[in-house]
Amino acid sequence: MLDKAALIVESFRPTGGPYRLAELAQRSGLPKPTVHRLAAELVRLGWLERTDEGRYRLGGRLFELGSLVPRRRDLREAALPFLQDLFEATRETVHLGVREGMKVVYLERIHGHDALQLPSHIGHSLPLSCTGVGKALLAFGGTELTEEVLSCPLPSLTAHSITAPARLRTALEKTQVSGLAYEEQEAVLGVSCIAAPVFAGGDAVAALSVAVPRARFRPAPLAPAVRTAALGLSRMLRGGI
Amino acid sequence: MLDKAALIVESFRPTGGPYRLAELAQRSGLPKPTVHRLAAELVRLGWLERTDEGRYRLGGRLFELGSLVPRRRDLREAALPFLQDLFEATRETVHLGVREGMKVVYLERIHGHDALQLPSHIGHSLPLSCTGVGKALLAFGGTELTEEVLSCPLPSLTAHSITAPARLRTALEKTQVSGLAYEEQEAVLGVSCIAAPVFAGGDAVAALSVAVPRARFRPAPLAPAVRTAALGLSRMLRGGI
DNA sequence: CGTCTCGTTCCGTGTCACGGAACGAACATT
DNA sequence: AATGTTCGTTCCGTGACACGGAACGAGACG
Repeated sequence: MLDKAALIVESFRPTGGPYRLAELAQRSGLPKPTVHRLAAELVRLGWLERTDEGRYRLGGRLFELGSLVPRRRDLREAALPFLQDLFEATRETVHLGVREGMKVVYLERIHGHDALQLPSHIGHSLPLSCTGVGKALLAFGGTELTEEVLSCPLPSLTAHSITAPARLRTALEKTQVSGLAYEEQEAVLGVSCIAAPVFAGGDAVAALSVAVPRARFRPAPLAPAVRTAALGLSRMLRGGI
Repeated sequence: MLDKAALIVESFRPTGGPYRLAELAQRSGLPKPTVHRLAAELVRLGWLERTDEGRYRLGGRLFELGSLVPRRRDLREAALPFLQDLFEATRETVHLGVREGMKVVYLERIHGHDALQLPSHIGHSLPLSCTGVGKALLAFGGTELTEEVLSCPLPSLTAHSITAPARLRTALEKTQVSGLAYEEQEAVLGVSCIAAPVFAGGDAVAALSVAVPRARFRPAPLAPAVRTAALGLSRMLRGGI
């Protein structure tokens, strides 16, 4: 029964709803009466909500619980000042992400009034190989991780996404030397990205990135900014001041 | 069974863990074998995680789902640029909060390197009457809400929290005139706060605030900044540019 | 060595989750 | 107006499985 409830809640990905009952039944693959009963329970618990028109969406209780998740909250809290610095220095959209399996999950995204239309929402996950943050995590995540990623077919989000293992391997080697990962229209058309890894004792635990419209993407001024922010956060996580 | 699972997950508030099995059993009020079985299920679903020492904490899946909650995500997304403006103008800790029943829930908090030690974490809830954001929501949340709050004993977080209904009523009236809510050491000692409501068609749907160490709290320059940000967000929510 | 408390496993009992079937309402089609 | 669809909801007999007291082995402590 927990599994069924989880199936229903998970079927709200990646939009969060709202969905109608029949829609939920189809997305979750459960019979309609079952969804009806469980959804009512979940609403009672505050994990789902009903809109005025009777549709279901994820509930506020879930937001509150999700905000408490220690591994996420602590890292975000520590990183926020550095993300602020990076944003103020670049005036562009900045990201904080961590690795979760073969994906990158975004913990924070900061932007100004000219927000880019990006797939990198907080809590969303994207393939490691298609994003700046992902490549930074991949380059400093150990060789066995690299080999595992390269052993599977590389997913692609746009026509520019890297799908040739050799090309990805070369890019990762460059990143390992420079400490910076680049991404050009591989996640979304028209947007380029530069990223740097965050260390906490040997392995990369997170990465920062700056996403910029391709038209005005100039790596030279961005590189020191993102590197500085990432190093500052690394030092903070190591317990420094 | 869903209720029991929810009881377990909710028993992680407000810290997020980690807790040992016996600790969880005590906090949730459930028998130890029941917690053991359900917690294992929840771990399998990714809603809980086990630390190296075998303790339980809230899991990453919960963070991802919580980030999708539409009512929270959309408002946060719309507000973020204005929060940025407010932070850059004041260089102090800024908040975005909404009302949830008789409490205020914080959706976002932005700060620099000199972060204040505040109880206003994202996803946390505090009494309406003890916070700047809460008072702003209360003053513009309709008379029936005000009366309902005033009809209960007013909670207090510090010795400065307002507990006299008459004092709160006066403060709310002043807020209704000025469009600004003040709070002085009512949530945490040594911190003052100024807040402004965000409107989206008549009623206040959210509020912004700036929290400042009492020693350097100067309302004069903060007031126009927080008012400007709140009005800008209101206009944006009304569909403006 | 005795005595805690811990996390974990077992298993008989009884409950309540399950979902096919049926229903009325709302809407679309003819 | 009549018919057909699809919706959300309710009912209820069946059987799977959630339940938790009891017991167990492992450490920690004195």
